[in-house]
Amino acid sequence: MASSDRHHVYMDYPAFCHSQVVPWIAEEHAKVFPSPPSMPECRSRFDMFLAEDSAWLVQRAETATPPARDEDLPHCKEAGQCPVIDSGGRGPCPGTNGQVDVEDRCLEQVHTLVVEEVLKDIETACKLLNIPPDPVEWSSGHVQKWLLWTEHLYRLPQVGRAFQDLSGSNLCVMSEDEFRQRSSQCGDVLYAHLDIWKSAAWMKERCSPEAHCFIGIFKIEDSAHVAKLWGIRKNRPAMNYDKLSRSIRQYYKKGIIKKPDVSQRLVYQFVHPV
DNA sequence: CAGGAGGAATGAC
DNA sequence: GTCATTCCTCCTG
Repeated sequence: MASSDRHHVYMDYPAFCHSQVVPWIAEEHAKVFPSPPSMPECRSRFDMFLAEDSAWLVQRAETATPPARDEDLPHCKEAGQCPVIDSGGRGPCPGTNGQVDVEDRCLEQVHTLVVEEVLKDIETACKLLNIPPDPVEWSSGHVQKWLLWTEHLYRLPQVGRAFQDLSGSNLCVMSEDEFRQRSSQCGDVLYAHLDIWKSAAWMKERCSPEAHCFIGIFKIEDSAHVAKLWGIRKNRPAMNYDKLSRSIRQYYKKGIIKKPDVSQRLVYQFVHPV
């Protein structure tokens, strides 16, 4: 397989796998992951990890050059000890000492990876809508544009009036419950999508080219939840973990994802890009 | 029973 | 033609 082909993932991503290059790819991507699947190509890889509340765990098993906050990450001493980032803080991570602050930092790192997948989509949306990429900078008009765009893209009911007169900064401090109170139909979904935008903005600020050659072992903490999120992202309500895992396995022969040397349930590993 | 592996059909692009 | 999804069977722990 040609190396160029090898890093192109087509799992939709408009997400995980944007357009054709996915999961996850673009200029920003190139800044972070300069080599394929660097952003455009890399993007696909992380598309799957669109767990807006991080139902999975992701570990940076190794980095060519540690990122700025790498010292905050727990490292696996062996393949079977992946730090687990649980969604909603439902329990300590296996393989860690369970310290909450460490988990929180893990969560941040997961978000960083997750967001890579959608950076290009966000860029495209920003250009089309003429809005800033960082939701905090949005005016109430920008918020309405974003709502219309998201509703259209994901076929959600129109709820713009429920968020009338809210600026981006107002939106960003709202909890998921507050989103639900304003829209019982799709408040949770909008909250999840806004979270992705916020994470993308965060990432743009903090990511550096040193993230280059990263590979990662990740563990899916809540397979049903991850599948649900993936289904939301792909607009596939019938998505389940069986289907999601089949998609993941399609990447085996492409040399993009593999099972770690010490195989464990729900644990996968990105193949180190050549 | 849940997860892993992979074949085959299907539809979108 | 490629890719992701869907459905399926079989295997494993």
